[in-house]
Amino acid sequence: MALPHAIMTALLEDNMSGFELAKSFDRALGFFWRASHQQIYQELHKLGEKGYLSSETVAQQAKPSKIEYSLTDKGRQVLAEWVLGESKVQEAKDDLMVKLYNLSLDNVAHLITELERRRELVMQRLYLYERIRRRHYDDPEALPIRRKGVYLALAAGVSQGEEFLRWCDDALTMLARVEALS
Amino acid sequence: MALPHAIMTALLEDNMSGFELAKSFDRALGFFWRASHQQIYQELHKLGEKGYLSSETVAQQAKPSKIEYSLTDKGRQVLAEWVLGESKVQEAKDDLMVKLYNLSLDNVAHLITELERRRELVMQRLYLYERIRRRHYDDPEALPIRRKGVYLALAAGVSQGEEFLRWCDDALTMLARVEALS
DNA sequence: GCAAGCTATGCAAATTATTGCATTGGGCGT
DNA sequence: ACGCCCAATGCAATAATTTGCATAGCTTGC
Repeated sequence: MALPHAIMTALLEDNMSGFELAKSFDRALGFFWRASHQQIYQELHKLGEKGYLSSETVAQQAKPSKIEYSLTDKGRQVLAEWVLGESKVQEAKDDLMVKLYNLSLDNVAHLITELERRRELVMQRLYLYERIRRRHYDDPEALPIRRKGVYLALAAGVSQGEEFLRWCDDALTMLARVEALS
Repeated sequence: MALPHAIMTALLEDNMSGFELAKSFDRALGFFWRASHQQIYQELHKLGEKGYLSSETVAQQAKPSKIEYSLTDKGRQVLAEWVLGESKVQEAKDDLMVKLYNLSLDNVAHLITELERRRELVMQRLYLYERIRRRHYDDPEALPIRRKGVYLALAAGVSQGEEFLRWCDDALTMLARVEALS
């Protein structure tokens, strides 16, 4: 399980509260790791107890105060060691693909709709990432080393997304021909 | 959760035992849904109790006997209804990408090794899928309708895999240059 | 001054998935 | 005859994740 490490990674450069972490997991890092706010808050407590994070209550104007977490030296060390360990192969899970195995005249129309919806979602996310990449990672070779890693991860997300869109268009074309039969 | 539906989908055309299902989840369908044998056996019991599957003990020569499951009409109906429902967006999780966010001179070498290992894994799976596609799905337009869906899923897997390999090569090139600095 | 709505944090229960065994039957090698 | 490996099925405990609340501050509009 890499949730604690994903959280620590998110805190490498910016101190954040649980709420802010949850939002950032819906964005950049979330392309590779997804977590709900409940999971995050719970994990923050655990990481605090272990001494990997320190926390500080910060008052805000016009908002309730938040608890901002930052990586301790111990946390940094543990994270660095984790990186050197073995990665587990990722587990893919996708309803839509399973549903495609069930393609029939009864459900083509519905699957087309779902594919279009998914296409839209991926396109939005892709647009966001492309913007981040253009903005902050335009000249990858010039980046400091850690940022090069972030760039590569981002590039992976972008290229996977673009490939998905291409596939999606092909699939929609084929499904449209199937639908025409009914 | 789509595990029960993934299992039923796998049983659409072929009757299988839990052991065979577990293997098939390591292969074709497993590109989109992964499950351990424990999960599968347990789910098979549940699906049996609900009347979605029927089972039959089959004796084998040179092997212990197996319990072969087949979809009942009720199961088929439930599956068909499930397809018409909403799909949840997939959840991506990948250690390696999180690790890339931690890129440093201390871990480049290790990340290169891990990327190469991952590349190898993807390539093997890709090879398998390409072979299946060439063998059974060479002329997609000529396939019966359900098979067209399977073809599309397979095509998604193949194109994602190929894109990953391209990204991987770029990433390895970049990491090699980083490593040269140390 | 009250409802609606966003920020912010959290608990508890239920569901899903993983990890670590355990068992039975038979083949194969020595 | 013994140990080892593979096929096949399963249980139990733990870990991870989701679902469904609950609470509290502070703002804005009515």
